[in-house]
Amino acid sequence: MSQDDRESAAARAIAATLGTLLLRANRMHLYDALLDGHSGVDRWTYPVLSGLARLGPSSASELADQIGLDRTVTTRHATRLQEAGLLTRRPSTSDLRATVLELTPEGERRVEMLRSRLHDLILAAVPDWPAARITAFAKDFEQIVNNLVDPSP
Amino acid sequence: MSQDDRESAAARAIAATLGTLLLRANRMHLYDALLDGHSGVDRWTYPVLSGLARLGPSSASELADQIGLDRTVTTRHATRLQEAGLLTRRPSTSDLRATVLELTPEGERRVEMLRSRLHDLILAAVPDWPAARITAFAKDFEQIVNNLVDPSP
DNA sequence: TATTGTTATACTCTATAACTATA
DNA sequence: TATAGTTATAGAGTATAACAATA
Repeated sequence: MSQDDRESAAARAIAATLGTLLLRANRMHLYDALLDGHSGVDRWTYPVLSGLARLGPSSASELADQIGLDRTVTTRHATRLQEAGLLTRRPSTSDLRATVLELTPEGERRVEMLRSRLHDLILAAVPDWPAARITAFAKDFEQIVNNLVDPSP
Repeated sequence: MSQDDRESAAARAIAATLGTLLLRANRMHLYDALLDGHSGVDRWTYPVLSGLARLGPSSASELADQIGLDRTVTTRHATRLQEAGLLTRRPSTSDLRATVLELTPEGERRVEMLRSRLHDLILAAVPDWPAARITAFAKDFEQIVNNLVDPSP
């Protein structure tokens, strides 16, 4: 088998695995495993909560750009998280049109719990890998995904 | 840094990348890049087309199980693919209740084109990797995804 | 004139319920 | 009695349009 053939076969295998991961049923399963029991957070509000944690206090428009959702959807999901006590709204001091979304202490705790659970799920999925293999995979995974979702530059 | 710390940091990195990949906007971008110009196939009918190619001629119920969608949804998407000339329905000879879904020659060609395009997208995302690195990643990716979407056994 | 937050509206996907036919 | 295919219905998310307020 030539080098090109090996590359090609591996690319096909990656394509198949990617297909598996993106399959709706499998995505749902993953979200369910992660979010089970966390009231107020579901597969739709989770990206808002998680994005806000990543971005820090910010406006709905900024957050919407960050997570790739429309402003109108973001503000509605934010309302649900607010009703669950996980974030607050306050007027911006620098721009009177804007509202600043910010996690509550309870929201921060929830994000930390979810991060921890996802972390554990991932470690459980690589039970017998040496640390070096996990590290190498993490690096390769990051590079390939970044190139896939944002080709060019 | 201890081995546990390195594992932990790598797991967090994997979690972050996974989050990026599953983010709706990025999934949509990927589907758009893959399906652009392929009339009759969109992000909803694609799993049906692709699943049928994987499974071979089969009933809507079998196909629904395979791709994790409800029968009623599967049959409706199949109708769209049928209207686009990519699959046919014929009565099963062994079970008079069942209808067999089967790709048309045009459907087979379409699947092959889409596979080829995804294959190219992936190779383009690992431009300077040696074949061994691609192969190793493919193997690790498959294992981790299988463990994530179907823990236990 | 453009942007922010929000609400109203329309569109689409998905699942549950229900119907018919067959096992 | 259970299962296959299908259609009707309802529930939910998303985006476009439109509103008032501010830049």
